Amino acid sequence: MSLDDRKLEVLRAIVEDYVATQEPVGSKALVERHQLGVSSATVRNDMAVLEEEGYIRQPHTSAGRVPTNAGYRLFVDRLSRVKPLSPAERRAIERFLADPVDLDDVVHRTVRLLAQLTRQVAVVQYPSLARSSVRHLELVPISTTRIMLVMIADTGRVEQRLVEMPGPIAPADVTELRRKVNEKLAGQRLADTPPLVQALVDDCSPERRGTMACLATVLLETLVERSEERLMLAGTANLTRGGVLDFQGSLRPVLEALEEEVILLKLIGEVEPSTTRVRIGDENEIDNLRSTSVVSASYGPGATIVGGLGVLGPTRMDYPGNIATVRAVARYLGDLLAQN
Amino acid sequence: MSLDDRKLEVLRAIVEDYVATQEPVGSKALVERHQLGVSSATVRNDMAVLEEEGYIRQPHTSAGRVPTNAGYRLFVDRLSRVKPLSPAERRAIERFLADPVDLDDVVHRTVRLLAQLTRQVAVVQYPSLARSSVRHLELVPISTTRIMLVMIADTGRVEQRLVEMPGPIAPADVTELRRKVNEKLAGQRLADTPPLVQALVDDCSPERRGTMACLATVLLETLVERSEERLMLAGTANLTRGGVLDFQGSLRPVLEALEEEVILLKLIGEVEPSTTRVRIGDENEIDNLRSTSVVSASYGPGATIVGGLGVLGPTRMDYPGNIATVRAVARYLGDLLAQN
DNA sequence: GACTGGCACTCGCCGATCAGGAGTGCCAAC
DNA sequence: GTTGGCACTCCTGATCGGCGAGTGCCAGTC
Repeated sequence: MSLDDRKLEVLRAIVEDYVATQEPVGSKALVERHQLGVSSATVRNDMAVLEEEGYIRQPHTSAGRVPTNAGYRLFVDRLSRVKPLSPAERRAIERFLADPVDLDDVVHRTVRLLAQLTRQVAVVQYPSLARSSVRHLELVPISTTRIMLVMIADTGRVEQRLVEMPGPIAPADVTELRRKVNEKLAGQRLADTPPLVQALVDDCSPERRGTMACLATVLLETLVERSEERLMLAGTANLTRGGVLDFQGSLRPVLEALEEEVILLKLIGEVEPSTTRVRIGDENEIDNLRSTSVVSASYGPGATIVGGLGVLGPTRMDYPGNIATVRAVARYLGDLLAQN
Repeated sequence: MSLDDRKLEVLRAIVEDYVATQEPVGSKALVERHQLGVSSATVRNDMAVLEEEGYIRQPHTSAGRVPTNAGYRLFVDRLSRVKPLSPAERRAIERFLADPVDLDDVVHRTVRLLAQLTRQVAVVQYPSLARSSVRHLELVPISTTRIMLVMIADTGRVEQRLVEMPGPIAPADVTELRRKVNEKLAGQRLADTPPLVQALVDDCSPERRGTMACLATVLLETLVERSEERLMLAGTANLTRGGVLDFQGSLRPVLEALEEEVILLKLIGEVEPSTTRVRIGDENEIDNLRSTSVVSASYGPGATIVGGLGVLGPTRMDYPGNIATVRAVARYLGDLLAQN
């Protein structure tokens, strides 16, 4: 049996009311607060069908109805109208992201902004190295046998790494190495560098070969292999809103999951450009997060992607609002990065 | 009235039992589990005195006793024997801190180690810029009017900042600026740099004055004025151990406080070298943390201080254990930094 | 056929009540 | 100063009944 318009309207009303009040919603309350144009008895019949179809359920006999994950899903896919940001929110975003000092600052501000606007836990990934290009490589002699390698990416990320050389190395050699490395690698996407780095070693004069090989190893290791993703978290305190009712009684597993960067990266990764992805309840692959929902998006200058961001909260969350906010923040962040 | 040895022994037993069981401890249970050599009636008398003096209290009439903050304080100051680390713990520390890749890695590992060993929330501050010296300043041209300023400190911290120049700047000028800046500033403690930077500007040839002034502004701003401290947090999930009983019913305020870097810095700052500081309950100045205790220490190569670290948990915590762990980790971390 | 008012029924919630038990304070005796 | 004993307190957990929100169903109406 397919659901007619009114039943969908009832579902929407249930979701909205439940999200707002956090209490099971009954047929009587529904007709009072929404102009459905029918009596509570009719709504009850509709509810029975919706329950039959698995979109809502009763916590116990003779209690109101609560949306199921399937209900939220339907709501998000077909029922929620896009909620435009309020001017105040727009202003907040612009003010918050104005005049950042450096990349850390940008990410820091963004994540706090996101947490504040959505009142959920916010996650922002730093621009991914894998998706960055080399802007410049700097070699700074620290001692006669040690060089600090500093890589500056076009996304603003700066990575450094200490390189232990096999033997003493003259300042002139450092200059030469720097020139060569930059000549070859500057402007290249990090993902494309491995063969180029290898070529660098091969092209080297025998007496410099050892040093260069050493440098190359660290280069590859740092920039590509353990291409570490970084991210920032904010708003964990928001998990405690609404008592311990959400999250089936315990914050524990959620907090634990939030400590694992790998998990977080998975959560906010792999989203098509300019879209928003919503994972509801056990659509999350992580067991500890079966009681949460995640709204995530990708960001980057223009239509490219350099990283992801998102918010996490109870399945009982304001999806339209959060989706709008996440999308807007992602776009602002992309624009901001494009400016540099 | 002063407390005789047995009363102190009773207090210690109460603290130890309460920390272990998280339940008010009664006179009967005490004599059973500790060899006090007296009857429960005697212990009851002692308890009455201890309560009189404010070291323990009853949650309600006819319940066991619970230590007060004053009781914990006395316990920490006079009653707790130093608990040496187990070989397993030592090994864990050594394994955890072996072969770090860079400073981020060091801090990251340290904070997770601390959280894991103490089963509390751990905080580790990055080496403070204010206490670092300049090892090298690098100027990397990004475009004709933009330079990226990279500062490498002796503590391993690397800070970068984009400098917008008043006009186009030639590569030769960059080289010259770099030479001058390093000549003057390398090896200097950051705190001492402001007059030196000013001198740099004054010494400049008029045609380079503008550029140098611009650079100087950013230098001062980045390195000294908004000398930003960074830190890392781990183990927030540990707050949920022991139900919501600790923290007077709500994690909320605690989680909120943990989001404020300023607060965290205050918590773990200002500790004498080679000592450990313990703040119990409302000895903390932060209202949100009145229900928590903090064990903190400073670290640095040798006897110097470059940063702080610590753990935070319920007042009902294993003080001797946590003190030992914090101290040990601080020392290992200091040694590790000394090696570089 | 869809909607509505009415009504009996279910069942969680809340407060009251009560027994059990852990723990105390006090006192007399040693 | 210490101890055994005893009356007392009061928290905990279980039980119970009334209340009320909410439902499902049915007969009647448009």
